Amino acid sequence: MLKISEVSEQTGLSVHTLRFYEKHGLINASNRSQAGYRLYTDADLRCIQFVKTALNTGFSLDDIGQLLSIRVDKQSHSCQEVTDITEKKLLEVNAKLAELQSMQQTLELLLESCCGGPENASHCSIMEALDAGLLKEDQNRRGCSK
Amino acid sequence: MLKISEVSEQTGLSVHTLRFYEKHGLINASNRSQAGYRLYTDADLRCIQFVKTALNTGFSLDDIGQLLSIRVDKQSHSCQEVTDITEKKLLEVNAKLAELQSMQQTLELLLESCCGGPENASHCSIMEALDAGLLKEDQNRRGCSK
DNA sequence: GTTGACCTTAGAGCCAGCTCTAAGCTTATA
DNA sequence: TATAAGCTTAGAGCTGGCTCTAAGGTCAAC
Repeated sequence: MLKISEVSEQTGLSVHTLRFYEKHGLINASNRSQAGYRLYTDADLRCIQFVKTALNTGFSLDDIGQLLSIRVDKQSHSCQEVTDITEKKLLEVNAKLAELQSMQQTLELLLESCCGGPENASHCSIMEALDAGLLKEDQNRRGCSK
Repeated sequence: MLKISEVSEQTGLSVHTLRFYEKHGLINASNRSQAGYRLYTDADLRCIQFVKTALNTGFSLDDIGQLLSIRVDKQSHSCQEVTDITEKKLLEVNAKLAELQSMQQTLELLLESCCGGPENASHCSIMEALDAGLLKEDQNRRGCSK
């Protein structure tokens, strides 16, 4: 049975975070000492690792709450429930990816268009593109082109 | 000269958001009516569009504050300052992209490994993978494989 | 002259996921 | 037995980008 600081060391989560997860119903110390100290079992540790893994995979604390409630009584839940949560998350991740890829492309175009040099920014292609709503096709033909 | 609600309509930003940006030093109404109402010029509108475009490109309000201070006095700033801000943002976007791509891959692998059917989750491959920290190479050979 | 839409300000609230503080009890070490 | 480290709780604070509220002034239409 481990105390909270020992669990913190083993998992890399701060004691604050462990208590925060507990407050939100994700994890629990199975036992308490006479003084009220949390005492974690191996099963508790595995639960905490599950939470860590799910977080790394992109699941929100809310999602993880659902996954954990399936985990404690797998018999009463179907694979479909699990894939539903996973698919929903994948859709979110894909949407965010598309947004970021568009930003990446725009930022790369901006950087390509500008000299990046010590000359003053009066004709900076990046500033011009942002002024024009990025719409200008000919942004490379003017300003501080490379 | 437009009132704030008219600017809101034209830009798609709420009046709350416009006042919020002003409070944070991003935009300004060049004039006020006798009653204290904000009155925006065309130049003000262009500035607001600049902010919108920069936001869409991924810049934070802080970044945009810097870009705007360059914008109002381009002579005193260099292209390099602009590309520095842009490159920093691109690095952030790339980091976030890498993280999301890893999540995407993991989520896709999880979905591939699970039947997603109505059977109970006792041997669900997704639950097993999350339990095992995703490390198991043989997750497809066991559980509720497709 | 009154209704109702619009404007003003300062400041609070929201989201997620922590992170920290205060006040007090327990435990280990000297 | 004293000190320090570690534990407990409830609850506040943080980030970023809004979003809303309260309390009150303004303006156009009927």
